[in-house]
Amino acid sequence: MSPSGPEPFPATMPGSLPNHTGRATSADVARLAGVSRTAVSFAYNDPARISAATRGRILAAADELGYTPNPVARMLKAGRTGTLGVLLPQDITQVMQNPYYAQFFTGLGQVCEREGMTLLLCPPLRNSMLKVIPYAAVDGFVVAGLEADRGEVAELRRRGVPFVLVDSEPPDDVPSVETDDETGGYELVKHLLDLGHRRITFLLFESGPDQPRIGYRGPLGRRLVGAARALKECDLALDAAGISLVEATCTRAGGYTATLSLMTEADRPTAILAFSDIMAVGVLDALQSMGIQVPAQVSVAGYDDQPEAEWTRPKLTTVRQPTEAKGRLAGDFLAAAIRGEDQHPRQRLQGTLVVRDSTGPAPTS
Amino acid sequence: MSPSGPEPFPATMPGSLPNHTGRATSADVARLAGVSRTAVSFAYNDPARISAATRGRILAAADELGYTPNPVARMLKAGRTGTLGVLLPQDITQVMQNPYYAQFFTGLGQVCEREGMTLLLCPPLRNSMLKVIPYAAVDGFVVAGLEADRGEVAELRRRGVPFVLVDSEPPDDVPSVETDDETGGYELVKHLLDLGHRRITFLLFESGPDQPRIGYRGPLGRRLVGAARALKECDLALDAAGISLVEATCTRAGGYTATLSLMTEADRPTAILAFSDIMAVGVLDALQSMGIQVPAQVSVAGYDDQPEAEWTRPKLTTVRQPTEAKGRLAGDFLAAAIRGEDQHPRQRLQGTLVVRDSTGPAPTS
DNA sequence: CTGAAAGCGCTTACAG
DNA sequence: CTGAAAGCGCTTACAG
Repeated sequence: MSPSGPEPFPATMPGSLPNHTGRATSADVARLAGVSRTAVSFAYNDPARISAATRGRILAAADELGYTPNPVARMLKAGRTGTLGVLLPQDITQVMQNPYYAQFFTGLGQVCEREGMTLLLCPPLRNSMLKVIPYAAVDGFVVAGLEADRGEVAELRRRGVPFVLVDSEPPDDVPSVETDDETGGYELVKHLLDLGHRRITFLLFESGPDQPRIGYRGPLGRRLVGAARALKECDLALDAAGISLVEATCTRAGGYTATLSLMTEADRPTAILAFSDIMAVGVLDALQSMGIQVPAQVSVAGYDDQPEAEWTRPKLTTVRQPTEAKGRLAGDFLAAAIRGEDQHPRQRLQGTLVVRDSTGPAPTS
Repeated sequence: MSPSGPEPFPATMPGSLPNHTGRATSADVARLAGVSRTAVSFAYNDPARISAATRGRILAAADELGYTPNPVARMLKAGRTGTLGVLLPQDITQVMQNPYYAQFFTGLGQVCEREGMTLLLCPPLRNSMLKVIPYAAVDGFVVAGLEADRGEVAELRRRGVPFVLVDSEPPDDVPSVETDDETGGYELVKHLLDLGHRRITFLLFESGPDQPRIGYRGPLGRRLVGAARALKECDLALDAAGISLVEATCTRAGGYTATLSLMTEADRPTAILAFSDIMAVGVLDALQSMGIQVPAQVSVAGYDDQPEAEWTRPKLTTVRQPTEAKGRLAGDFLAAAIRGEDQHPRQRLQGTLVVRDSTGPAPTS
């Protein structure tokens, strides 16, 4: 029984659009060609089993009627869809603004290519990742950005198709791909501390729609654990004086706005660490517009090493994440699971600190 | 009859993965709960029609068996899929590298959100846009990057779902969204000519896989028509001395490599016009690595006005294209067509010349 | 309030 | 080489 009592399914398929009709079926073609539906099917799927003449008649009839085999009916019969699903934590609009996903999809795309499959983007339905799961016609899911499991794993199990968790806290029997975010967070903060910074603001990205914060979990949480470890080595902590946590949306604008208000406060930080490059770009913009020198007055760091990190001036110090490899691995694991290879592989990927020009010694005041 | 004789369908669904089985069906649930399949269906789709007690028994049974209604069977019954298809001219890998598509999908994503639909990315199957059309379980297609129609439109018609053409040369009875690429090409080249440039190289992006060039068509062709018009006003032409056309892949690397070989030739251009910003970024990289000043020695322009255009140093002169609006409009038109509103709307969007810092007066030699 | 039956459109043993 | 029949898993008039 589902936790909150079984949620009634919507009376119709999701999506507010009605259906269209009037298509020719294999029966129509069979009638016009004077053969059985079996023959029509053979004409498409197993031409060797009927005579060339019959096939010709059938295809001519099909052409006259504008017939194409219905793909959904084929899927039902075949028991497979030929499509990979990606379960997304945010709407497509937001996902597409984030270069992280472009890299991730690039990796997934390689698998689609190899397997000859299509890719179905599954954003939350009515604000819920849970609700889209039963409706997606896919052979399996790659689950991206599931921070805290709010029943999604149970729903995925019940759905009965294989799935791979990416950067979550996966149960033991589920294939998964993870990144060592804790070490990344540690190294980045240690780098700042080594440069003498003691007043640091962490810019955190908000997570999915129905995911109110209860503590910090997922990749962000693990980065903060690493950050705390580095701080502790200097007798600091996340709640120490001078250290602050600020939330913003994971966009350039989010980083921009946050920085503007941040830098007008009394106790300015000497370093800003944005946990996504795209936010860090906004931070740089804001500082430039305020006439604040980077890194002379304020150091800035990002996370992910997206292409943007090299285009900013100064170039961005960040942690390189193997995002594309993550997508490819997740796709590989999923393809293997769909194939019925029932191991549950796990892979843990490493990040690398990339020091560029946006971080420097803390200003001596 | 298809032009080259009807191509035999593959014997199985595309995709090399077999199917998985063993799921519980509504019949299993009905048996366990001691009711009919009708009742099971009602439990999910129309709870009011059965008693609370019956519903409870059914859902308990469903839970015990790990039952979820099969989405493909539902689709078949409903005659609709709740998903929008995007027909892509290139593999997902390449599409995701191109920021143009991120913007385009952002617009499409807004429509998906509003309609509660998922988005199916349909790259060419075995190198052919044609082949994927019959297999995609979608309520309609947005067709991106179809330059020359090689039967795709006929196949789409035959497929029987609505579709919207973006930046193609659409037949009269097909909904479409276009951009005024000719004017864009004209304005950009006129800008360069006004600055005194007479030796200009045009960097053209290659199109899809099975699309060998026969002349230039599509948006690129129209930009070149505009370019030719501007040239003509100065008594020049695309095949005049000093004017050259070079092809490259539509990536940063493509622009980089092309520029390297370009600038080692005897008759160097004083201006390079890349018909995609992402290529222009590569051009700037290459020139910087060769120690060539922009725009003092060579002017550079792009096309699209992707976010990157503002991040380069110098900032890129380009033509702003309303890419996101294009995606949104295409989605809107498709949604309307699926809904059965059987007009065939067309919209023509304008571009805008955006002059930044990468273009300047031609050097006086 | 509940169930037997038909049907969505296809494919595939099986029998001829 | 060809066809009648069963079945993929669901939903929905229709009848009780």
